[in-house]
Amino acid sequence: MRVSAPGTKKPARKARKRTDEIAEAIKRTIMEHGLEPGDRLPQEKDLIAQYAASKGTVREALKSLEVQGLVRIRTGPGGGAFVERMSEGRAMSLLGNYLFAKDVTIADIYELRKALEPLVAVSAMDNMDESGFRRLEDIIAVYDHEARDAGERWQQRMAELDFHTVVAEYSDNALLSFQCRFLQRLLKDLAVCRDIYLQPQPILRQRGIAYQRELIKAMKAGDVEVVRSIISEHMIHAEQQMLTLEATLEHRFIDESS
Amino acid sequence: MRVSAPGTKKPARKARKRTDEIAEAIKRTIMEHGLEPGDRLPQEKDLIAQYAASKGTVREALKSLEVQGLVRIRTGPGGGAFVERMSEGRAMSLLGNYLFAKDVTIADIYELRKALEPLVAVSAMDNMDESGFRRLEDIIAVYDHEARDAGERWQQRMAELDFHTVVAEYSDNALLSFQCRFLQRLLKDLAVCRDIYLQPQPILRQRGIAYQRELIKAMKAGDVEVVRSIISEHMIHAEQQMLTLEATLEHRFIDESS
DNA sequence: AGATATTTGTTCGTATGTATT
DNA sequence: TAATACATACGAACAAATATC
Repeated sequence: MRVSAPGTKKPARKARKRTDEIAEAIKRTIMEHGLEPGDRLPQEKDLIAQYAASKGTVREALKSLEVQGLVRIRTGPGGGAFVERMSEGRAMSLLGNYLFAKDVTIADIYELRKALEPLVAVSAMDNMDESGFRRLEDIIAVYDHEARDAGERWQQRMAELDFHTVVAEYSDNALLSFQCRFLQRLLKDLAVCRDIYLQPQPILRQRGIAYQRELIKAMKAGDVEVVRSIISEHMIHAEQQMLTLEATLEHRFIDESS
Repeated sequence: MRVSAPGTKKPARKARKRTDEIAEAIKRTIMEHGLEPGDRLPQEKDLIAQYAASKGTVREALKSLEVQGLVRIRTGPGGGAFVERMSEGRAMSLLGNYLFAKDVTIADIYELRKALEPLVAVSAMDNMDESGFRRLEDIIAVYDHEARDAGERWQQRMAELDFHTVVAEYSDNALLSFQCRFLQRLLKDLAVCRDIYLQPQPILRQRGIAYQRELIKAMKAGDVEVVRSIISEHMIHAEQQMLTLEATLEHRFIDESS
């Protein structure tokens, strides 16, 4: 089952600019011919001939498709435009652009995480294998001990998020998995979170590690309900921590500025 | 609180192509100067001078930013590149491009909807006003009666999704609201869903309408738990319907082809 | 490894289209 | 309506990258 071709709107809206017309046209041919990643598009000079446009115009059209993650352009003999799948990184980056101005709060993110992380963990359970569990253990090892400096402390916070990223990777619900990993990335990128993570305050690592070890055990045992409840509790706990530290930060800021 | 500037990666990665360098540079100036939508960027000729690049190169850079939803370009006197916020439509379209090849199933979508729609309804409750409720009633009116033909049946299915879109609009959790509306859009765009919606089979409208009227009543009463449980049940019911009809479709397909 | 051919990437000059006044 | 200021489009020449021999 596939999402409908993004260019398949019924009333083919007027793209007054030649560049956009050509970009749409190329996109349509990709969709209609069901071209797969790696498949080759006509070369620049052929597109110029085909659409009776100038080099610059065609290049702008290709640039548009490139940014949309639909094609990739290579130089050299045998080069040209090739159909490409948008990378997850680009998808998250573009979505980040959209959310940039939207004032997303920590509470907003955790409202979603509390709902979704239990789901993704459960859906990942069935697909977890030995190497998956090993990856999780390796990540736990990063924050298995007290951090010596701010740099290591930050690394540990990142690793704690990576733990959940790995779990999400094993879900076969692409939508759910993407969403969870995006939320994790948001936590890494949010300016306020950075400040929180850098605070010297100990974040009760032990408790987090305990949750995660229990989680691994429950996943291995295939105990759905336990997995769900562990993650739920873990998320509630993590949110409280973040919000508390955030409040502390604001307090300090007020104290200092007064 | 803001999502970190998307271009704020620490190791400013090498953008070997001049076009990409310039696009990154412009993006950085937008972010660093905290430019707001409507603010003006240097004109083409100034950018050409500033980056010592040709017209074509600068234009490709601007095209890239335009596709990313960061700028908008206007011709004519006083024209040029202006800072812009990515529209929700573009964000969804780009995300759709990413998901295009990912084999998203109806079950995947409803796994998320079952978790998120109750949340978004509850978070929308506080912000609902008279005009909001009126919008909901107007939508219900669209499928208040038996459809006369396939076209109207289709309109009704779309309106049923619109109902939830309006609810989501009233949530102040931008992340949650966007996610719910995206899932609704996905249901509108999925090829399989289109087939399902077009089936002459009655979809038990009455039951759906009953849910939604109860929901409005509960929202007006401010009864969080009731709102939550109504939506939960409604989602479970809707999913079952969709999956049943999907199975029916596949069955018919098998019958016909045998 | 180096030379070469192929294809994209960049530049410049010019002409056309479009919105403002 | 006309003049102006800007983006949009064209075409030819040259530079850079890269696969092939």
